[in-house]
Amino acid sequence: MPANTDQQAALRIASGRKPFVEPLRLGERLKEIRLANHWTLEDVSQRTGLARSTLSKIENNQISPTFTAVQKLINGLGIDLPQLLTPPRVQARTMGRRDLTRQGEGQHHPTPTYEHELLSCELAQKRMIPFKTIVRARSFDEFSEWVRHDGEEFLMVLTGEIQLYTEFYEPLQLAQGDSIYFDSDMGHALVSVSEEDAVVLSVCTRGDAA
Amino acid sequence: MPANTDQQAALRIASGRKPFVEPLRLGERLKEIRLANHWTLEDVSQRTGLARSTLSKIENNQISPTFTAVQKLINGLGIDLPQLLTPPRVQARTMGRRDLTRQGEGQHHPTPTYEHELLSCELAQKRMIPFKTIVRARSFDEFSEWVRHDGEEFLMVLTGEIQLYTEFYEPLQLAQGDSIYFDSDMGHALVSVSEEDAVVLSVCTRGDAA
DNA sequence: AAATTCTGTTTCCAATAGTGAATTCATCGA
DNA sequence: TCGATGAATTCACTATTGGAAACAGAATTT
Repeated sequence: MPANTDQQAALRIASGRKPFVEPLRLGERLKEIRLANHWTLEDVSQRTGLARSTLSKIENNQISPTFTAVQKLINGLGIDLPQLLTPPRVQARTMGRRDLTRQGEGQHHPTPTYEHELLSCELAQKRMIPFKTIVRARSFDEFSEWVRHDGEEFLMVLTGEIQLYTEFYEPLQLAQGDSIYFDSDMGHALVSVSEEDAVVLSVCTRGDAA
Repeated sequence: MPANTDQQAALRIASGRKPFVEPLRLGERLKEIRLANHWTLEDVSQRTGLARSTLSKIENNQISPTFTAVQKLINGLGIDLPQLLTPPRVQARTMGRRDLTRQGEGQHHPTPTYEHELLSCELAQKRMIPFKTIVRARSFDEFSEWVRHDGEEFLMVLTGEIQLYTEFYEPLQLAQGDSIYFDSDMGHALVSVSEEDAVVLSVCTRGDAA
């Protein structure tokens, strides 16, 4: 057995991949998706720009679509490629977890500048971290350094008005209902500028392995 | 058009996907991988069973490989498809991006049951998709099927009161300020139960390559 | 029931992907 | 400078895909 075959096998095993070419279930999968959405071949044709006939042939594994065709498919149907390759059903990630947090019932973490209330903290393995924050700080000086953490953050002002200081931009005034999305490894800090303490809702991405 | 198709479309738009077929950077990517492993076209040919000439043309974007060809490729090279599609390593971290959305200034996507307002849609590559939704539906019957999409979702009621139907649980009543986190591939649907249409803020994880 | 419409399949042909051989390109070494 | 040698590209040809139109079956309408 040639050396590179060994390596090939090693790589395959390492990547947890099946040793031979799959029978290309792509057709079945496409049909499944199509039917699940109550689409006709004509509908899909409209969306993707591929001819009805072509789609029929793909579904019946009579042709192997060109990669551009596959692209049109995933674009037009608004699905992701992994989704298209996912073995028909069965995959069943669907654990159907959920975690309810009633108003004010989160986990409170007071600090001099902020008062955080962690939401949905029953759930351990989640990809986002939502929390409500009462912004106590009234001046940027109250922060000894930038707040900074890996990932991205989304934030909406629920009540009051705040000033958002960021490392690379001019301060930004945000009123109730305004929202912002930013890379949270860029230094940032919030300050209330309204009469009362402002309240904001934040959601951070979890700093998992990229 | 079924309700869940709308949301699917909304998510597609939100995820910053370009509306047309990309110029297929697959060639560059393949070459990159090949060179990184010090493989010659002949080597890759051995491993994949594709002709040298074919590989050359793929690398130079002169042809769009058949899907079977792509399969041979990922099998022979022991790589994953997402890996092959990943844009050639550009995403340097800490870019300090940000995207402000003023109250009501998001991208509106009305549907019979929901009226979505996509927030922060200037930013293309982000890991979360935030949007505000006015819940029009008054009865569960208005949904032709479950709304369902990969990933996880966090949701907080901003105004009004809603009932959250989920595939595996009893319906749940959520008042202003209440929030919930759940696996969004579990079927779900929202219904207003207050006088006015309820408004909720949602954040979905991006269904990226698993 | 006949006609019409809608959906999926099949047929045929033009366009294009895949292949082996020939050609060009690049790097050595004498 | 001039072959060698190995690698990538191009060429000529075959096989396959993709699309328009014809076809067949089912569902609706008249």
